[in-house]
Amino acid sequence: MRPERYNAKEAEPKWRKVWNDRDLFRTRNEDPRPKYYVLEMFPYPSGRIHMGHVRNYTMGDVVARYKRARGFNVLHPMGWDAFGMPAENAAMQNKVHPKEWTYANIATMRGQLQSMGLSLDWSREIATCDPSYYKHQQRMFLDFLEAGLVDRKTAKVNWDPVDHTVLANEQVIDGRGWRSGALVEQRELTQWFLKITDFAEDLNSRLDTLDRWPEKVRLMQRNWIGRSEGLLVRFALRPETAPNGETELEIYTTRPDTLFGAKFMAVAPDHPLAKAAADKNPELAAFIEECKHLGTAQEAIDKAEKLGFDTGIRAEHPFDPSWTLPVYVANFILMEYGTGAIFGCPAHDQRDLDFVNKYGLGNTPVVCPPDVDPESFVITDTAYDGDGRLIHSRFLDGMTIPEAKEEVARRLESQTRNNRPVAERKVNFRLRDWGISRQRYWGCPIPVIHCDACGIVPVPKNQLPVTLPEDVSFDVPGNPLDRHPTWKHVDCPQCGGKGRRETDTMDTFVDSSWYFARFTDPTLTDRPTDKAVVDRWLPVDQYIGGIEHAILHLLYSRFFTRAMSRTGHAGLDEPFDGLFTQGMVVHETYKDQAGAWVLPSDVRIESEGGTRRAFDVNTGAPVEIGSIEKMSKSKKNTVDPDEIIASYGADTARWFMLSDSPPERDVIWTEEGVQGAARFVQRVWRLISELADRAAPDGAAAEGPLGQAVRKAAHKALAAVEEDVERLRFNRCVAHLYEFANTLQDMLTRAKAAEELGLSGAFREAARIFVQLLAPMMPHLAEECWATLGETGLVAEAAWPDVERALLVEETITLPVQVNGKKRADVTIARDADQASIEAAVLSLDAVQKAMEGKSARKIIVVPQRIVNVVA
RNA sequence: GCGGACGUGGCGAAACCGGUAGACGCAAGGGACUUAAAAUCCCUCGGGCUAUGCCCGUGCGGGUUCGACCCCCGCCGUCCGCACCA
Repeated sequence: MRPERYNAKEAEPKWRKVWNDRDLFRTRNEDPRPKYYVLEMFPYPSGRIHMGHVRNYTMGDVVARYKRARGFNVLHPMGWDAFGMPAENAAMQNKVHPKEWTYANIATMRGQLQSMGLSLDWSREIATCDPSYYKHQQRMFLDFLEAGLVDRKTAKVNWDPVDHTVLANEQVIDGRGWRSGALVEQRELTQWFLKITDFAEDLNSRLDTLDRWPEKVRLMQRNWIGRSEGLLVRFALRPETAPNGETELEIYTTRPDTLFGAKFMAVAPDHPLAKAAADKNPELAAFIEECKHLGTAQEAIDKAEKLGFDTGIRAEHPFDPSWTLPVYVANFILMEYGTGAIFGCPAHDQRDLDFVNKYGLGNTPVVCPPDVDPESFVITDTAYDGDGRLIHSRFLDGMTIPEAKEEVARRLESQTRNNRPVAERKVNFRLRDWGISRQRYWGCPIPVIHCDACGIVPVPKNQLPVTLPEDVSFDVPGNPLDRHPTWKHVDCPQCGGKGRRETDTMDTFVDSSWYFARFTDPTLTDRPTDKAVVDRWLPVDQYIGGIEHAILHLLYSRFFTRAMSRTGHAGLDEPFDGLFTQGMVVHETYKDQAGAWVLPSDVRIESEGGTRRAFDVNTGAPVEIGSIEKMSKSKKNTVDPDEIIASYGADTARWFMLSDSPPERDVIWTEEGVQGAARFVQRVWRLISELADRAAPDGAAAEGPLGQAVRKAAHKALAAVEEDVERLRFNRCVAHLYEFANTLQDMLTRAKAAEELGLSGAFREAARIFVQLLAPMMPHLAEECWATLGETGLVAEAAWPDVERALLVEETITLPVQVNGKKRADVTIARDADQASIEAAVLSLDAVQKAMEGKSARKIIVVPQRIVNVVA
């Protein structure tokens, strides 16, 4: 006997076991069908999954199941981004080893993901903290080192003087360490870098080819890379003003055309020239010290204020040695960008203008906007950075900006000083090399050894992996690897003398920069990847994840793929063909009378006549309903996926995550919404049960107008869902299925009323299509329905139905009729009616005649299959 | 400051390439069934009016067009990203 209600609690585990027993989602590399690689960003094993995961992984699963039904060999793997600071924090707080903590979390979260019914190939599961994974990462690091893609140089880090540890940017709050509260210092440390800047040009230009990426993400990457074309210019210094006999100052400019508007030079506080001048000038030294201070602690206050200090050094204008420019140290010049030095043209750069107005250096406009009189054009407090022609610029006068840039470059390139050209053209990037050194335990060890005699020696590849020691403690601050009694002491592989292991570990972004490649053949033991296999599976056809990874993760992965290709581990540049960034899951917030946040599960909502009031379920006290915000533990506006799945089932959770909002936008989690989804589950069950009871066996004729209508509805829904899944518009898929269910129900009612049982063949076909459309979104329910309909096999294995296009074409169509642009009537007419017969039909309508008020039609516009507009 | 996105009923939204604005869901109201409730089913649901019809309505003000949520110009507001990038 079939139960009245669908019981998700029983059905869901049952079907998961069937899928599992049949090994349905295991992907074989040798499968000859066309490949489709769908990947969701793998999670950090923080402890439990959250609703954001549910949304992300549901979307990916819909695509995976759909593509599988369409005959693709689908790769849909899952793994764990398992290294990182939270494990060390947990170790400090709870005295639990990071490894133990991480693997326990993985076990919990794997179980949670499995309860969602995701069609994942779990045989390919990887965890980045496993030596079987990071071994290969170390190997690639060494390959990159050999290929010249690794650099070692100094970089500034945030140093916590109390905890004796390096802090990540997010651990610095208002200039203080998040744990110790101590004022953070800037320290220079020698660090490992991956030379991403070697690929800057390519990473930038190839963005244009990523046409299945959101424009927004491409723009963010373009801004991050920050390509600019400019000129390096060496300014001669007046010998009598140079502190240590320096002869020139090299600057970078993108506006060489404004050279005749120059009023000053400026260098960064940490520029060598600034340091040299400061040695002889205590006041300047104090100013530089102040700048460093301002940079961190008081940034908010002094953000806008441009400060400078005249070094007394004088530079000569490259086109006029008698024209000297004062050299300032300025707080808004960055040593990291360009050469750390500029010439200031205040009339055409707002920062420079603010600066000269403060120090009384004046300005001369050299670019005059079109339609403005050059004689009367003056700049006071708004710089002009628009188009125009050159003025007050000697031989440049009258030129356009590009012409002037070219002229200046041409002249200075051919001018020489000390046998070197005074200027050279330079493409500059904001992008800097990727510093991967982290002074932490829970990360991938950098496989090098420091030897006093030999310097830096790579660990021989046959000795990999360099594994993390397990006997470490976190009761004192600092890096446990550094203070481990034995781990770091090794013999130098080269000379056999005493050596020390590198105690820095890699940035966890390295781990996630190639996991998508490892998934293609994760059991390989002797090398990271099989190039042929990687090249067959990559690029990922559809990558889905959060917008928060728009820049770093995606850019690093694009770089890493190039580096892997250069070292023979892959043969392509772009790892992700299609990218989709999904929105967040947000929820109302609740506060009790004392102002403390209250969990949604502790809140009962009562609504009466449109007003909603909230109460604490335990105390009955009123609770204030606050704004809708991103789910976060701190605001307690979270909903636990486990609880939702336990009370409603995974399908309901999945369905709700797909409905309502477009996937790229935020979705509001509401109790009412989930209940709506749960109601639909039961409605589907009743509808399919009834259809199963009444539908004739397969192949029965679909006769009569109602039967035809049922078939049309089914194929219309099929075509619509197909189109929208392809474009990841899941909310519309949901709407189509609701609509289809409504139509089927309505037609069933009509069939029952007319006792038209002869059309049951059409209903059977429609029911089957309905279940297949449902299957990617609510896979368990669909399986149960499939079995109920008496279908053999699993819907998860069934081939996607073909749309019968002929059914989508109506013989007659109803067109809206407008008179002077306002809708006045409808006309039903043969689909292929010609212009003349449409016009005649339209003009014969009473409503049209009335609206025309006795005037004659001047023009009748017929948009085929769309609309008719009569212009009277 | 720079760059970008968005603005449609009580709410989430839909509307194809410029062609019937509000599909679908939620909430709400009314009714049926029930001793009652839940569940289910049926109806209403942008606003207004002199209601079988007409007028207004997609943030605001203009424009182009036979026709504008959609294109153009100018505002207002919200959100996001980057932030002294020479």
